[in-house]
Amino acid sequence: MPRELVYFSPTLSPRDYRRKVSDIFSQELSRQGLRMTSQRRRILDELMNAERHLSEKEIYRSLASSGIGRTTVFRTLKVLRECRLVEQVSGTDRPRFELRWERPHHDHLVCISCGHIREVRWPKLEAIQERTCRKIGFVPKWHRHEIFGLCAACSR
Amino acid sequence: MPRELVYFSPTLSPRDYRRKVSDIFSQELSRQGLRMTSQRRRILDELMNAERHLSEKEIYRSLASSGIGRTTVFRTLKVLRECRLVEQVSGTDRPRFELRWERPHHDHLVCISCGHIREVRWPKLEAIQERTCRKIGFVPKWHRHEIFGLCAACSR
DNA sequence: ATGCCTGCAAACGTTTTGCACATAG
DNA sequence: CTATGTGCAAAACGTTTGCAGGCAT
Repeated sequence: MPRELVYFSPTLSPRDYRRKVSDIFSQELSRQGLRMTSQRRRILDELMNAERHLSEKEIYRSLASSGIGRTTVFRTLKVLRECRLVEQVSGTDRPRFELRWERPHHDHLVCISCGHIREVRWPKLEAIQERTCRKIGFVPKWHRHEIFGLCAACSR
Repeated sequence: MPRELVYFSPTLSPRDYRRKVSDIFSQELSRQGLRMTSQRRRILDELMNAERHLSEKEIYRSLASSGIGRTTVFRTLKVLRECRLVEQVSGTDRPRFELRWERPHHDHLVCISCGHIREVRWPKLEAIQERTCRKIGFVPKWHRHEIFGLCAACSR
């Protein structure tokens, strides 16, 4: 069973933040009898250094030159999802992968013109959701909330 | 450019409802210089008669016996999406297709155990979304809101 | 040393495309 | 009649799996 989702304090420095996420990955792996490898480390780094949410293809293209195979990217993303460190979200086109340990949960505004993804936090929405789910006996595990449209720049 | 999304009054009888959706499809097609065919009619019928949201595979399996090819199902679903009559949503496994003209917009509670999809209407959520989007200049076109978890039956 | 991990290639399932024929308008 | 639509087969992708060798522990 995966550990509980815990958020970092925003006071963590970028360096410490990366170290911490890396440590959690190692711990999760050994807890499951799995091993930390250079490939897994690199794929996680790639996700941590990215500005946007990456697709499998983008990760592969960045790392292929260092000899990492496509299969490994797929398999590592699967492991990261099982560790609840990464979440799969649906972009305009292909699935994309997002680190869950970065910031509190947020939803996405996806621009259908330029592809830009903006993150929004909606605590009020989350509260309403939780209440409704409780009322009808649905036990929510995670959710995906994406609004597609035109960003401010593209709508002019 | 696609027409605006309009909802039917719930007082429409099932028969009239079907006729109306069909008519809208024909109009949309001719507006774009495309043609209504028996295959397209059947695929739309299949979606209108379904209880659940169907996948491409399910539609194909139902209609293959009447000689409709897989390619045609894919192409018709694409046309239906472009006409804004059908929306593609992500099930637990494969993409599923949902008629947009059936009822007011709703969100989905997807059970990760039995796969059941329950629909919820959240006008309050929609209002909050709209307000936020307006504030930051984002023009929303459509959205996808799916909560994954355990339905009442499976959570016991 | 053992057992998990990796990369390759091959298998698989889904979606798209090229082409000749059919058909709606 | 003409341009669009259809079905087939093949191609093109995305993703998974089997296997021989590599490496973390």
